Amino acid sequence: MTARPEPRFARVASLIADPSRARMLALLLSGEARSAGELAHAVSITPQTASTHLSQLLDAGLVKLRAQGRHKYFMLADADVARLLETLALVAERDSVAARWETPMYRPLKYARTCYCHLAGELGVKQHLALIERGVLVEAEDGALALRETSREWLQAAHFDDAKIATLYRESTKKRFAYGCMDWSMRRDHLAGAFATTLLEHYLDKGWLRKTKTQRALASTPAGAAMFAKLF
Amino acid sequence: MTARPEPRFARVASLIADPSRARMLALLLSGEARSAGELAHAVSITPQTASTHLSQLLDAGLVKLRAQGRHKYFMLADADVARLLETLALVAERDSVAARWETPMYRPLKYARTCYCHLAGELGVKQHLALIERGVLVEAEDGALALRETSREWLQAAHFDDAKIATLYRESTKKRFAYGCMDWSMRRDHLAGAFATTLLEHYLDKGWLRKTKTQRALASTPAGAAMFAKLF
DNA sequence: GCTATGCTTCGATCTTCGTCGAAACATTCT
DNA sequence: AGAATGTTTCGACGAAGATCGAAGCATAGC
Repeated sequence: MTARPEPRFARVASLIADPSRARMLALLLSGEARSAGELAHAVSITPQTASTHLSQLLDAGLVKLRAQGRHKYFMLADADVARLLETLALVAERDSVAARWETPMYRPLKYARTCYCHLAGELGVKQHLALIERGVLVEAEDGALALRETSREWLQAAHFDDAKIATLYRESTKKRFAYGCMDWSMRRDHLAGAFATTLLEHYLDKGWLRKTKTQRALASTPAGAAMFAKLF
Repeated sequence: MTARPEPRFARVASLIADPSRARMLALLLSGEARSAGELAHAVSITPQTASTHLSQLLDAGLVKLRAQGRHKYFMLADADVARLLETLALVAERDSVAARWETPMYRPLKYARTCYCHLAGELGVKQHLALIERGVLVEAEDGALALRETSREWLQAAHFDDAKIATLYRESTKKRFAYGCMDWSMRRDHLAGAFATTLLEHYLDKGWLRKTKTQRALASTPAGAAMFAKLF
């Protein structure tokens, strides 16, 4: 009778539905690449089982693969997948969000964490807001965010050297250079895209942020705190 | 050892993963309320089965319920759930998106459709862009979109009467009055929120848009086409 | 009250799929 | 070449859960 589009998203959901796969995907949300064995160990399953899971995720395009010798490194396929996982978490956690984020265990995660390869949490949202408010990034007609000529000042204030700045301007014409990504702890956008990735790497490089023992949490150093107060 | 947060989103994903539940959710994406029996029939399962499914969705907060006599009407819990489903679809369909949307069957869906209770598709994206570009909506400091005093002109041009306009301004202080929602066919934001819902109802009222036989597709009438050309 | 209709609970069945042991395959190192 | 390590394939087992028939509740209308 009526052509009812069999929802293809059920397949994707079923891939995320399995606890082992979900845990692997959650690990990969940090943006780092992990080998099959690492992932298996991290979620407490045998390598065989992990292998089947990973090949399924690969087939569905949720993860991508970089083979290196006898190792296979997996990462999330792209930022859309990361966005999907964060959106899923937003819905899954919303009842308990307010309470949960204030517990000591989650506090650092709320302040700053990695989402895919960029900065999320309070600091990530603040960054997103500040860059738009100060006109460092402007929304182009296609919804993406772009650098302006005057953005150079901010980049210099953030201690980027001239070579790096030139590179950024060159990359800024590419698709998905910078755009908003929903933050599930803040329910607001934070900054995503290649530019966001570069910024995060830069902050880590300069020692303004450091990774913590907790999977995805980031802490700002004293120098970083001072810097961020100026920049955001 | 390390406190690894068992990903709660796996539970949500598993709820969407079942084909029957997924089809029901897809139906509810139109924003309309459907009774349990209707849903059962629409996805070709018995009422008993549908009942168990719906109670699970209810428990998880994916749908909400309005009981009316011996009928129970279900709808998506809120716009976050709609956003989740659209994000899921974005990832699920992305390989075939470009091709798929151009097939005759999907063409009307791409032009305009309902997403939860608001307008999506090309027309929805155009509306979002136009309202921001013309300054009818401005982004507040918390990321939400708000009306301005000068927005009254646009509302009048859209044939809203003074009483309705007053109501809109009163509502505009509420949370989630207007904000962006990712559109999976356009990969851009369209307008969501209470304001977007009102606009869509208004367009249908005025006969500028009409529902089609296809589930969620909307078609614009000649009068509507002329109107939208002016407004967007 | 009784009957019809819509929804839910219970029990049983059947399918799907995650899991691991065993063995194979691939790559690197000596 | 041979050993060690990382990953994959195969087969079997077992648990989870989707489904439906039958019976039970609840509401609306007579």
